Amino acid sequence: MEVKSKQVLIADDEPDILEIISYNLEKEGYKVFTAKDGNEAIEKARQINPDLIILDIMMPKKTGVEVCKILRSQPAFEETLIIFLTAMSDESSQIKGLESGADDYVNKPISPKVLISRVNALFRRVGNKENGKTITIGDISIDPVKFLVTINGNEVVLAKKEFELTYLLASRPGRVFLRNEILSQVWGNEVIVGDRTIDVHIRKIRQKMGLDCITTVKGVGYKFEI
Amino acid sequence: MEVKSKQVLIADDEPDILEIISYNLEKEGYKVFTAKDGNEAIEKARQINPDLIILDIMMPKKTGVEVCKILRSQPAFEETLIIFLTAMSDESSQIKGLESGADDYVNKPISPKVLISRVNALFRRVGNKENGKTITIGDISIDPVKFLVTINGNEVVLAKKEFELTYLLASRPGRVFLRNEILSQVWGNEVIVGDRTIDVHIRKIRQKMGLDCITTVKGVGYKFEI
DNA sequence: ATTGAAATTAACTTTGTGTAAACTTTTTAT
DNA sequence: ATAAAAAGTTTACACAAAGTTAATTTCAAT
Repeated sequence: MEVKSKQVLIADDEPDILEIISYNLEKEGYKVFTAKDGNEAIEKARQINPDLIILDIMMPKKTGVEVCKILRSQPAFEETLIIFLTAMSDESSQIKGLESGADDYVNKPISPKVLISRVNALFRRVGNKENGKTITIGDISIDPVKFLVTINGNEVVLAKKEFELTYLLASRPGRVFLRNEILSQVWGNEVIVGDRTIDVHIRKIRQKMGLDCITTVKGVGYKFEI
Repeated sequence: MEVKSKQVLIADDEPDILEIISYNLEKEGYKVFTAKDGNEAIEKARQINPDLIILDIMMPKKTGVEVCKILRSQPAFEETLIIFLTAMSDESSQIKGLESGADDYVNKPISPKVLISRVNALFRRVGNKENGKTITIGDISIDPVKFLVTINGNEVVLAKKEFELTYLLASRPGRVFLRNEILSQVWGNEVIVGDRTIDVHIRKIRQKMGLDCITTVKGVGYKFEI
């Protein structure tokens, strides 16, 4: 897991809408890209491989549904989140949208607040933590933007991997993360590291934090709890 | 493991809506339960521990948002899917809904087709995770995500095999599991262990739990009951 | 290039689960 | 009533899993 900000691609032919959405998502810390028709959407999606794609249904060149189908048929975009923007009343679009593999849709006219909530909810649901949100548990706070952990206001400086590991565990307090999960989330699927690598990092975190907020579940994994 | 149909609980004060949704979900193969107000929703949710709960926002006794918050605060319902039914225009409800921990919301008036698509999409998203559900029996709760058993809120820490065994037995309370079944489910088919191994684990569980919730059926096997 | 911090490995120690073995108690069948 | 079978109990120990430490490699910054 990189604690980098999530990348969002928005495709709509109305510049106003692009701007409103961009502004609001950027304010939330997302990295935003835009496209003004179906073809450009596909092109940019391939270039940047975003975490989320927001597609207007009615677009020149290719409709949102067509774009969705094309992307979904490629392995690289099987897991990518897709949200449609639809005209309020157009029920058949909604169904087509969901059946073509979208994850959600939002009705026009768009309310920025609703859209943001939806986007956050979607990331939460999928298990990718929503973007750069500070986690607070008891008197521990973990801020991925400042890359900083504070306990009772005292700053604890963690190295990158240490922070990412802490952030992952703390993202779902109490939940046990298997060693496999930790490896794939923090190190990535390709990377292969030795057996004791996780342990050494856990140790460093425990040392630096001073209090034992990471519990070992033998034979299973680790969990964060106060 | 058997492939049981997903259980859905619907809470709405309008009988017509309950009936329409029930009919359509049952046609899709879901097992449907209904509640006509907030309190009944909570009660039934605890009884049946459904996979998905559909909550009307405006209900007597307790609103959908209140129900959601109450359920979400309990370990057993942390992972349960929740969809809200909201009045089309009520934007603030939508936000409150998503922020109180819902996974999605659907606007009224309800289109059965749209709802079904949404429900299916939601299960599709979550389905591939395959993480077991929290089992709640009386005041015992067994959470495989946290790897934790709680009795009246008191945590009981079980070792891996102990937990797996407990979870298996509790997955069908009252049902007797043969020693063979237990061996193949918990230990796997290849592994061969001694005669007394199961007994020793059962003993440890009984000790740690403090109350005798595992009953021996001589010559047959073991069952979980309160 | 040089340095220092971070990440990883390797070697060793510690811990605790899981299992067997030996013995006791309870149940069932005759 | 007695024997046989099944399950309960207790103890001890092996071994795998995690902890620890130090040494080495990688990486970023200047």
